[in-house]
Amino acid sequence: MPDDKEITIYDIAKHLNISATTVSRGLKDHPAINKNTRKKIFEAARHLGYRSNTFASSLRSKKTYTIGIIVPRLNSYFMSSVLAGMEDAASRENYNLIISQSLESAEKEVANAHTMYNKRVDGLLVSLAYDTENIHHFEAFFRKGIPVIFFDRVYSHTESTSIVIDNYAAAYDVTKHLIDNGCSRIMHLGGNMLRNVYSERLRGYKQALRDHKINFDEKLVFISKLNEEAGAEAARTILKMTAKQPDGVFAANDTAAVYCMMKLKETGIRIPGDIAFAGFNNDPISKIIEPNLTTVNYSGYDVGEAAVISMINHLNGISNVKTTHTIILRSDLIVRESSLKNKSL
Amino acid sequence: MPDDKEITIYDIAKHLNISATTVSRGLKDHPAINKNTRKKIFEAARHLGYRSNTFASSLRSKKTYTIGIIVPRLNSYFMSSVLAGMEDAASRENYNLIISQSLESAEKEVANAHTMYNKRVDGLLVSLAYDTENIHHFEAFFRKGIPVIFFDRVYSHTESTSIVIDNYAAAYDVTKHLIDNGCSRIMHLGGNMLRNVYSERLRGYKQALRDHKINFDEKLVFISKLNEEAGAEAARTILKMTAKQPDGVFAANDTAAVYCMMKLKETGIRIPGDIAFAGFNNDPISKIIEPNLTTVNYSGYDVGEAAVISMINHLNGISNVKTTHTIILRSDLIVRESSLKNKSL
DNA sequence: TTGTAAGCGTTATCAG
DNA sequence: CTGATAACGCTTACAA
Repeated sequence: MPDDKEITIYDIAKHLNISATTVSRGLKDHPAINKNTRKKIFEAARHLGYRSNTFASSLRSKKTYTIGIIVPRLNSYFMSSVLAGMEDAASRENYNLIISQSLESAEKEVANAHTMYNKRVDGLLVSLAYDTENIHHFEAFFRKGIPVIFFDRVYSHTESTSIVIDNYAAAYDVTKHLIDNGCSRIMHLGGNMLRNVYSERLRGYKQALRDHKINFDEKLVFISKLNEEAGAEAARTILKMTAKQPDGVFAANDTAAVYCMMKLKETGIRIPGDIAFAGFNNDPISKIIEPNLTTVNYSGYDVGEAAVISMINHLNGISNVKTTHTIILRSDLIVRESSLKNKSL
Repeated sequence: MPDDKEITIYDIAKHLNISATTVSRGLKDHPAINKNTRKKIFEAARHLGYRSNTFASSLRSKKTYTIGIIVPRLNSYFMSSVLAGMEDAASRENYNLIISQSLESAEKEVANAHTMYNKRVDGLLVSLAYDTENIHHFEAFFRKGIPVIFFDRVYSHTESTSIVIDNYAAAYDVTKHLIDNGCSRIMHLGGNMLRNVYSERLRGYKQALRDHKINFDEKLVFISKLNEEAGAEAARTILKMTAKQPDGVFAANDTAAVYCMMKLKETGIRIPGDIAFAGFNNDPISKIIEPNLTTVNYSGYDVGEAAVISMINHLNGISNVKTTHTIILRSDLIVRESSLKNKSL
């Protein structure tokens, strides 16, 4: 049978002939406690093998030191980097993470939000599902004053902070880069316009065209889920465009770009010679595909870290999610061969 | 100011003129409760906006419904699939996950184990860091009878179950496949022999050589961390072997294989013509590299799911981590162009 | 089938 | 700087 006596602050108190209150205070560096007793308390705690009971503590203090996370999917390179950053930042501050995935479904996201609410997270970090149309399911949090911070796939709202990159500017730069490299018919592989990341990228794309006197052509926008299959499908669409095929493709993520490239390469189309390519995310596959894919790099790790830090600051009253509207992180255009039509490199 | 009154079982009790005990029982489908009162209780609960307080519950019942997870890294495709599987299985059973990463450091792993212990997880799921040498840091769990299950990177131990694939057999098959395709000097890119996954893969490799009357050559084993840099380094090593270069490479993961291939291709070496390649994991990059990489597929999702299910079964007394020693999941050799020297396809 | 009452281990409040 | 005491909201003997 395993040993089973849990040591409590009362055991420590008895051991030292002081009160449990003092032990409680000593353990959490209360200012009004004698340095010496504090030291004794810690020694006794270590010696007796004490571990604090978070449940009793949460029950009483109403703080859980837990942050809820809702993401579309766990298994993408970007999102796992985000989580790595979150975990790092949270563990530094002794916060826990409860993680759930919406699997890109608004319905599941609603269920997850309820679960998080019932788990009494101190705050919630959300990146929205592909087809979420509103954020009613977070109302309960707003009403209770539980902070909600959106990251990457955000929703503009007066009660919450957003953590994003400047998708508009990044897309503008990508498109301009393609134009500078001799593209004049650029196709855009985009995602659901409900999501800021995709609508902003489309907007940046359009503006760059406009600024370079290129007419926007509806037919050159291909909206999809941006997965492997969608990339291949985009390629098939391009191949069917016998009349005036695009001479460049800007995809809103690397997966779609890469799978589109692979399909086109099979048919003998040369990249970037015939069609130049650029993606978004700097996924590991962008460095493997030949030619290597021009893309936009932004650190998932940094996004995750920023989200958690900003949440904890808010919880500590250092900042406020209502006043801080948006935090914009850096992103960089990474130029690789796939977009260099004029092989000047 | 946000609304702040939390509804408790007492509120429901008062509302219905019954006792809190009955409410508590009704809420959790206690057998000895009138169907009708049960229904009333649920209605009142919904109506009043009740949410149960897990802390009070855990405090009293000593169950946390939380499973701790320690993994080397969050941001690899394999591990994020594992987590996805775990999250799915856990949420089906209303369990929480607390996730932490050791960042491949034994030291951090020890710290994480302590944290998990203090968080009072009901059970612990672990995949070991690259250089962990012993598992003393889990002793506290064994002593308290808290189940520990290892997955993927496991440690054989009488007190715990392991969830793995048959790395030996898979490596044997890969090596045999390379031999069957005309390789006779096969290099192995391996990892730390402390880790079962790498030692078993080496063992399978050796046995396959032996069974085909090929002498094992120490010089053809390249041990590394199997990351991008290590792959490139392995390529440099191969290029230096002017005398008798290998005609095949079996890497213990896809990253090392792919980065090695890329470096070799730069120098004009043809794959699989000059050197055939095989990896391990079926990472997304294995489908992008040209030629596509032969590899071993095994589902991270399934591993994660199996680990959580087996943990929960144990916690429910359905199975026992001490008696179930090992659970072996399926893996498959995926043959792609990189290993097909005799282009018979 | 339902109720009473005693905790679970902590922290907040008030008092000294 | 320290202490007594009362919650926090739930579960569980025990009793009815």
